[in-house]
Amino acid sequence: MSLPVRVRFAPSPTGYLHIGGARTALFNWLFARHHGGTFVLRIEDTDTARNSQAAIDVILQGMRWLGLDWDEGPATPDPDGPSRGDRGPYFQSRRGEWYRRRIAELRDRGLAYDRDGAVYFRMTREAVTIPDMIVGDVRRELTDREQADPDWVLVRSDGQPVFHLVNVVDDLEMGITHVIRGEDHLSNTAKHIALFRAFGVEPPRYAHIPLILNPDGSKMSKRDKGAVVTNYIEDGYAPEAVVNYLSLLGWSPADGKELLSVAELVGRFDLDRVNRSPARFDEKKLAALHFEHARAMEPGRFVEVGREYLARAGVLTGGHDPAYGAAALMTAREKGLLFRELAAFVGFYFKADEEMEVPAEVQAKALGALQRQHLGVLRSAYERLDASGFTAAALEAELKRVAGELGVKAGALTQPARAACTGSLVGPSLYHLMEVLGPGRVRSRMGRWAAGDGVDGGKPT
RNA sequence: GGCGCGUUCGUCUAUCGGCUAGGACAUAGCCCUCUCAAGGCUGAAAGACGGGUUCGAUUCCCGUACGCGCUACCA
Repeated sequence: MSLPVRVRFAPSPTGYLHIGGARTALFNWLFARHHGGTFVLRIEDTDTARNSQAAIDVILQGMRWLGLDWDEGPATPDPDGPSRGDRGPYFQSRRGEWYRRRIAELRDRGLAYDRDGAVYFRMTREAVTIPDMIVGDVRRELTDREQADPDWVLVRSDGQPVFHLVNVVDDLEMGITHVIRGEDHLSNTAKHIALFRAFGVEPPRYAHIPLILNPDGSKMSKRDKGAVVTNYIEDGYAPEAVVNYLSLLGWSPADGKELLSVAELVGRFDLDRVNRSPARFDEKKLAALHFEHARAMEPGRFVEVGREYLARAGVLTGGHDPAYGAAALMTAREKGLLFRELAAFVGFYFKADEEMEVPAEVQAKALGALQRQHLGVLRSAYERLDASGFTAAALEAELKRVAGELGVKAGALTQPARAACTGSLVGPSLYHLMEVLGPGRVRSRMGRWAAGDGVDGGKPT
């Protein structure tokens, strides 16, 4: 590993970024970052009919969301747009000249020939040994078909070069030193090695990583749950959690630590600890890692991301003091929710008091006649707290004092209070939520339901 | 069919011949508790099968079974 490391991720723009592809990209990226190498993104936009700029953008967005920045590659989805790096073009559709030149080279040297309008490669007739950094030396014997005719198509009769050719030429021209890719390419690697040799160069080092399977062991396709990166963005997973989870599929750190930041992953990741067996996708474990990462998020970022997802869900926070919004969001940080679930959990903070709705089943459980009387007593007690005393600790102490006076358990007061303040029976810590809401909102919301406190009469509207 | 890769708790994994087989998620019970979570404690749970090699195999070799991949003028 004396040469500077150059690795690449070469997705085909199919309209989505597959989770397996994301994991391949991640392993390449981690390897590059760990070794101080270069990570190249190149787009294999061969199928012009299917590859729109929108499809390319899905990949770029997914990569950016995961934090997998590329040192060389396109800056925009436009194949003719700007890019970084001097080994481009980074779109296959703009590399036709490379392939033409290489095909001519092979033909001149008698290693390729025409048959039925296509160009064929004169493949070696012997078994090929594939040295793999993960699987070890793999000796690939010829299959029965290859025994009959080992040659294979380089350029189709319509003039399009096939994957094996473009892949090898691209890696060669771009100076790729390590090819880290899915194990589904292992068998094909014999062809690639033969091609590199035909061009008179040593092939790069190969590392075939095990595939990601569905929970039932079948191969993941784009229709399978959890297969598409865009879904994780929409569901509101923390990207660092997705990265952490994917890193653990087929790899594990020597110290056994599982909850790892991106920086920790970069420090620990290497190919020698990648295992050889396929892994099944487990959404529960991903979710567990998300909760850990969300909890560990720096508050400012948690609030920023939270706001974004609230906005997506139509919860408007703009009319409120930013500090209020931040405090509101922070009461949900410990709750282990996906960002998408935040809107339902903290939406009540941002509703006007008059717009608060309490569903019938919540009323039935928490706002019966007796409970509303209790609520009235509690509300009166809270009236007596001055504004600076409206803290979670004081609200809790006062509620418990009132409960003692009434001879009921705390729960007899907390649930009516929660229902009146939030319209729900589940939510953030009641005392903290009331502190954030503040005396005005708490009094008003409780007032709509409180009975017998002599203040508002307590008749709901 | 041929070629290749794989096989440790339900799942992800640790183990580089000595293991009472460890951890995490999930799961069961208990504790804590204002709801939901979280947290704490405890528990159940694994080496596909059969042969070798070895004083000793989860670890090495062979076979079988099963799973997956490749076998295209798809990528």
